[in-house]
Amino acid sequence: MSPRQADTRQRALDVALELFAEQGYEKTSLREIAERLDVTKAALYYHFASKEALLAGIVDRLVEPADELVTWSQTQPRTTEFRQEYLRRLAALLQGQWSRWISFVQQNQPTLRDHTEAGQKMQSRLLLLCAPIIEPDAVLQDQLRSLLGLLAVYLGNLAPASAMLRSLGFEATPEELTVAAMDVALELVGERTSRRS
Amino acid sequence: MSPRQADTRQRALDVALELFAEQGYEKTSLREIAERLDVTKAALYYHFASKEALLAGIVDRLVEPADELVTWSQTQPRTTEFRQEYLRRLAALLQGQWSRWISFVQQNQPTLRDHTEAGQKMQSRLLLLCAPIIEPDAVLQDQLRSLLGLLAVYLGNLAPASAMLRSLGFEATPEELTVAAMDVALELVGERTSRRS
DNA sequence: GTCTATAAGTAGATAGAC
DNA sequence: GTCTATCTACTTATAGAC
Repeated sequence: MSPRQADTRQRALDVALELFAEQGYEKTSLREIAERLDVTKAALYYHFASKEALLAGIVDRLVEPADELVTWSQTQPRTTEFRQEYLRRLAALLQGQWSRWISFVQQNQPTLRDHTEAGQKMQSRLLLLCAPIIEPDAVLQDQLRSLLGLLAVYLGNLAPASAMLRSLGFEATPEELTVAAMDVALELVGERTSRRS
Repeated sequence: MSPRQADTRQRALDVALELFAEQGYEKTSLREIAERLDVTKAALYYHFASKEALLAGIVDRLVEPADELVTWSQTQPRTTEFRQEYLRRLAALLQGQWSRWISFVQQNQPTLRDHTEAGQKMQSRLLLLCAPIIEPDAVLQDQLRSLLGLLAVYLGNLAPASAMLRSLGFEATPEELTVAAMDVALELVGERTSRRS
């Protein structure tokens, strides 16, 4: 492939991710993708054997950064400090490159469940991302608190989620929400004082 | 309509809800609905002007119980005790008739966003259901805690959610999860002791 | 109120020229 | 690697008989 022009396969993955995230897999036709690429449908079929192969290609690329975070987390001790650092890294990712990843997953949850190959790959990563902050030996309530802490980070750092929160009457800027959510999250994943002694 | 046989319109709404919740709006064809009803597509068009009208009919029925709960909540004082009772009622509904409602909404979120009429009706109800437990005068952190409490109830009382939790390594029965989730939820919507004095 | 028949359109996918 | 042209299999929706 020439250095000046990304090859069609890569561009197709970019365009398809954007369209799938925006309007969903089913509602996006190969014609539409081809038009944006300024090639024909048939040309697309040269690079991808099927529409499903396009989906699989996207999933493979999206799963990569998730695996990196999880790999890092496995080198760390499972302390409260680690869990808090983990949430901070997650927040940074959610604000950055992952906003697109989440849109894609949200928009295509039912679709992904059907295409078992791609769907299971995605789901396994979502579960792996939750696992590091859940203390296996903690009581069930504390495990749930940790998970809710993760959800708080999620709510505080994704544009659509914080838009929803504001329409619920949260009179705060997105930045204030992010700070407050991290505040609550860090508390939820922190050490427990003996609560029901 | 005869007393022995529910009229086709009602049966169609039942069948459509079931199929839409199970496999999604787009993936469900009018042919499929008609076949289950043992009538033809054309007969279906006698009762509903379009596929979209079928969707609108379903949404109207589903929104009803949500409005009842919200109406009740508006007669109540906004105390901690009220919020806790609200969560209990919500939990009861989630375990009962609403499991289907949630499936339908989850499965068709993107679809509902497109069909603005039906989608906005659904979304407004989801927001209204969150509103009663959010204290307008509380600090942002406490508002978030209340919202997370609601999410905890959600996680603890829906079959798919609790299945996910178990695959995350929560070694608990669905019943134990429900109890623990309510435990955490009640705490999150409860009064704050001055936490950072 | 339900039927048959069909219109009109779009989808994913393929064959074969260049 | 990309094209034109086409195939097959749907879809929603309508017209008009019974």
